[in-house]
Amino acid sequence: MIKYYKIKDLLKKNDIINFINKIVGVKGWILFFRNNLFLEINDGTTIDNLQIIVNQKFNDLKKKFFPNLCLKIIGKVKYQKKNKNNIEIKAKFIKIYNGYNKKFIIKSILQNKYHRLSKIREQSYLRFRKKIFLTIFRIRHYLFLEIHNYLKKKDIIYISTPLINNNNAEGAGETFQLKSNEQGKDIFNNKAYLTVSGQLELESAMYGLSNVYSFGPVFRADNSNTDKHLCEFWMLEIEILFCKLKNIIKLSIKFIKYLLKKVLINCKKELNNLMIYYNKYRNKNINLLDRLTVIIKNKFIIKTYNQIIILLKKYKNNIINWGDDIGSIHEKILFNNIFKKQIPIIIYNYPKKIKPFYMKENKDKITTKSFDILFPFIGEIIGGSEREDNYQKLYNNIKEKKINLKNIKWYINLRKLGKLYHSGFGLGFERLIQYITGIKNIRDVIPFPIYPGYTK
RNA sequence: UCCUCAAUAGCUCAUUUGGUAGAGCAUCUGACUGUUAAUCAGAAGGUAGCUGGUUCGAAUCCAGCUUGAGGAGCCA
Repeated sequence: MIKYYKIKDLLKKNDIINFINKIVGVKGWILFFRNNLFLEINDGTTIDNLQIIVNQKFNDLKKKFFPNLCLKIIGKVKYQKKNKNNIEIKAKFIKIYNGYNKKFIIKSILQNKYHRLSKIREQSYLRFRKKIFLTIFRIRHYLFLEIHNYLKKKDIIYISTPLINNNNAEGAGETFQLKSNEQGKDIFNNKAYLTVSGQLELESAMYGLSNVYSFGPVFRADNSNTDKHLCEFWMLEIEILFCKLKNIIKLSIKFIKYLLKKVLINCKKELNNLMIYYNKYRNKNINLLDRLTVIIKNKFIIKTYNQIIILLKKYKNNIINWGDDIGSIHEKILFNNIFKKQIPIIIYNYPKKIKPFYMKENKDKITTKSFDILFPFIGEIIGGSEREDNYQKLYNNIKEKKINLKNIKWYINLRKLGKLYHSGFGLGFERLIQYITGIKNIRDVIPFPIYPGYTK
């Protein structure tokens, strides 16, 4: 009985000895066929390829070989010092999986050629076979698991918050409104939207469970056509009871450093592969390992909004006014001209008028206990705050911002449980992946990107 | 959504002011048992994004549309 192996398992350095001279089976698709002898195959379980030796016995079959043809191969494992994986398989039996359309494959993005990422996006349903996406989605998967791991260690409880709700008033961009069915009939007896954030619901869970998080897709109907925005993206949100601004900032720094450290240690092969890609095809030297190390090893820059405004005005007087939001031009100046360091900048105590209603105000009554973490090259990755715990102040904010009270009455009612100070933040998952992988467009770090006009 | 730029073979790109469309790789045919995106010889491949206009003549100039890239705004 032939045992079939995943390529990942066959290439495990420590296990090679156990495989030598054994007959094994593998299933995968062709990447290269060279010198009428060497077949390189992959099965998606690793970014490394396995080399198969195909001798004259298969001369008729070889004529059919082309990249992306799927094969079943049975053969003898041989030790080969010259090969970078140190093993190869001498084929004894080869079966082609039929039903393929060669013309379709070689005219698609699966053709063995360099394609721009924007070109690949035109046929994004095929891109999971491209090595670069094999790499990106492995890192994404790894990061996803590590987020849950870290929060489990910290005893923070996972809460799934609803994807459909009736509050569009959170102040986080435009919402998608739902029709209950094709006829436009409404079974909710109220307007329903795709959620822009799970935070409000998460806070109600926090009042019972103390430390909670939610991690899932959120939806924004903004018509923003940039490389840093999606209509559907993943957000991690954390709410911690009895936690002041200072401590939520500390937690977010620790969290980020933990994640990047884990990726640096455990995704080295993937990161190296990405660097080779940039070097070979883009003529760019992006050192992803340094990028991560710099964040892990350095203290983040931390300044108040007021301090940042003074620094910006000192750099160029009319570039910003107190009360303005910090835009991408300002971010670039901060990183390149003012601090001259590519390490994250934390800005806290933003003015009340540019932040949402739920953020707790400072004693000066014009700023809030809020913070953002800006990453070099990417911009805002985390936004958070201490939450307003005073019922009356929350009520006033809602009136001031002209938000419909009816649908979020339940939210301010939570404050009737007592003035319990608490804080939280949201992390843009895709943006973090962008920083780690160096991928320029956010549409290339999510498996199925949804953005304005994507249905075309 | 606004501003700027671009769209030529399956892919990456040439085509110097308007005058019959070019290369490398991929493909096809052949050669090749130690290659690492193998190499060598030959062949085929195009209504220049779409629609209209100017002109004897448009890939090239003009207008509109579509798509993409860069930047801005909104934000994560």
